Amino acid sequence: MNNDAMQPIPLPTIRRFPEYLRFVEDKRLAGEEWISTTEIGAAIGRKSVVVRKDLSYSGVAGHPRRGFRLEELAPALRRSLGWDNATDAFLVGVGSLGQALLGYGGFANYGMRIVAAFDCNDDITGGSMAQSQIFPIQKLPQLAKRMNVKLGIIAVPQDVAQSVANILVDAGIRGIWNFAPVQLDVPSNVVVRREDLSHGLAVLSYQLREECETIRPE
Amino acid sequence: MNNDAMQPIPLPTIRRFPEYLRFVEDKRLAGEEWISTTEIGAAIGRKSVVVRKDLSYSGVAGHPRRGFRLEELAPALRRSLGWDNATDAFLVGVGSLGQALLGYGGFANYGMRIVAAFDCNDDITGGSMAQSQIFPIQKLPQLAKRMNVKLGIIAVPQDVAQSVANILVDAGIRGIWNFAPVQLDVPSNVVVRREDLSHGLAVLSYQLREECETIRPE
DNA sequence: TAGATTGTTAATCGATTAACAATC
DNA sequence: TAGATTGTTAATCGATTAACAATC
Repeated sequence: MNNDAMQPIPLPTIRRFPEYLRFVEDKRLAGEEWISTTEIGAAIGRKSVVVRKDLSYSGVAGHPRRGFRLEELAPALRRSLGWDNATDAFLVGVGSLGQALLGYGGFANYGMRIVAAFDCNDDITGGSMAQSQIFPIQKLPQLAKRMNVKLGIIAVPQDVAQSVANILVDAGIRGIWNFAPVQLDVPSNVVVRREDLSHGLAVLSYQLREECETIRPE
Repeated sequence: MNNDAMQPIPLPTIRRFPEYLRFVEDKRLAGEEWISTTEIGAAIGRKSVVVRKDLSYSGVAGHPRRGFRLEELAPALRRSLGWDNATDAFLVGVGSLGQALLGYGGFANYGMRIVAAFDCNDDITGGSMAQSQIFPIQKLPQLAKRMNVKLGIIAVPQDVAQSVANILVDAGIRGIWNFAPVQLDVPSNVVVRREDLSHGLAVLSYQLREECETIRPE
């Protein structure tokens, strides 16, 4: 019944889960009780059969003719994502990107909470921003141990990203969300996820040009 | 020889192109002349055969025993991406995310230039930020036509994203880079690319939990 | 030459899609 | 019941990987 360590969920499915969750939560707040995969698909732009296949991994069963019970589906999606208990995270680098991440209030919905920020610039350490204190990077190891933090966010310039990663790993961090455009070198038991805007922009640029060219006849 | 409208390039390949380009540019600046796919793969964490297959789409031929000529490869990658001529773009929404995007200097490398920003908040319109003037959103249509801008970036809250998209489309914008977590409804000839941090965080959370669980024996 | 490298073809893998049976 | 919906199995599609020939 429960899917801990049962079958692994394909990553494309995992990527779609947050969209389902967002829609499902909206509907629940709107007071609905049931939702069909047809409706979910229409809302987020996917075929209903994809939604149905994906939801089967959540462990929740649907009801023919009615769909899925929202009260069941929302927590199941959250659990599958590991978002049922918010994970504490450290942010390293309080430049413009770091500030945007600190200012973004939505991470609570994504099972994450930034509990402290770090920087090497003395002008901003000691202060706080969006309810997070900013510490000098030297304090990271002791605070990571004391607060038992396992997730680190790297929002520093490219050239110091690897050294920040080393500090995080030494401090016992198990997962890194990396916003620097560098391939980090870490032990195999540390999970790294790299966020790279150039990927999305590449696809957009390519499709944009393609679109223009298919228009021109010849 | 040249690959305009020749065979379409697979999107996974397009997504990897910026990484190749970054590395290739570094090597070129370092004064190197040749680069092998083995070396590129090692640097960015891919198998050399993937790199080789991908580079074949760029239209550049390698040389057995030496690899690829950097002077040829860099411009070819740029061209394939449509990054050979910088595209002018409008940014809509100058909140914390919008400010981070304006402040980020790296888009020039990605073939894009933010030429103006728009917001509906009177307190910031009229001013400027990171060399971009901030205009009231009402000015967007006339400026889009005058400056012939075809790319729009949406960095506004969820609930106004669709209405901003409508404004952009009416103003003749052909591509939208959407940072709001909403499925935009636009005509089929407008290309939309949605950037959604929750996807990456979902994968990270899932892998992080999986990692912890595979450790535990039983 | 020997061997590192490119480039291509065939095999594999995994996700999406199509088709359809099961359910209330 | 009829029909909307779930859920599953088989077919398709496309990308990755493996194997190997070609080149200098």
